[in-house]
Amino acid sequence: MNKSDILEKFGEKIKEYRKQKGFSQEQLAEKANLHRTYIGMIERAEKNITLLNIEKIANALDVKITDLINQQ
Amino acid sequence: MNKSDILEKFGEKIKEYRKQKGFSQEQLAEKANLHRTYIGMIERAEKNITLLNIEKIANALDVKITDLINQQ
DNA sequence: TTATAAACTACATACTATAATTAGCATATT
DNA sequence: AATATGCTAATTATAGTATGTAGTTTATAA
Repeated sequence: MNKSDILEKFGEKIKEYRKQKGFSQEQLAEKANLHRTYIGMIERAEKNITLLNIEKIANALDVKITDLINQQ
Repeated sequence: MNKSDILEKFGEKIKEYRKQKGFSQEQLAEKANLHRTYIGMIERAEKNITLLNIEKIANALDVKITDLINQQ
């Protein structure tokens, strides 16, 4: 995976909201029912996340999916 | 893959915008640099699409990603 | 201050599940 | 007829899971 702009922005948003809520990667992973290291990979834009997992993370962070995707 | 709500809504949106622009699945596939049958699978919610392909399709349809994801 | 322990994160694998690509044929629509 | 879509199935690429280790940060004790 070579990092793309959209994945990097997405990762930054996850990290931003996660910190804002005071969660560790591990805590977020548990809430989203995903693995700890996977959350790290997403934040570092190392994985091309699928829509179902985007939904899981958005729910865990209690934000809308559209909040995680910045455009224009 | 058992179909989920979010994937079904996403597929419907793709189809809706595609028709609105007067594209066939094949034409959209070509614009997005994806395969014809894959577009069909997405519209039928048979695949859990990744963020990079969501971006490709949004660009091909000339809409924002957030236009393809309806929430509340 | 210094050191040291604890929690957190980065990163390197390796493995498993499944997304993505493709071809072929059937059915539908015009 | 021609064009478009549905659907099966098989293969390849990669997303997702997991373990272990090293480095970082943060709090607390000395």
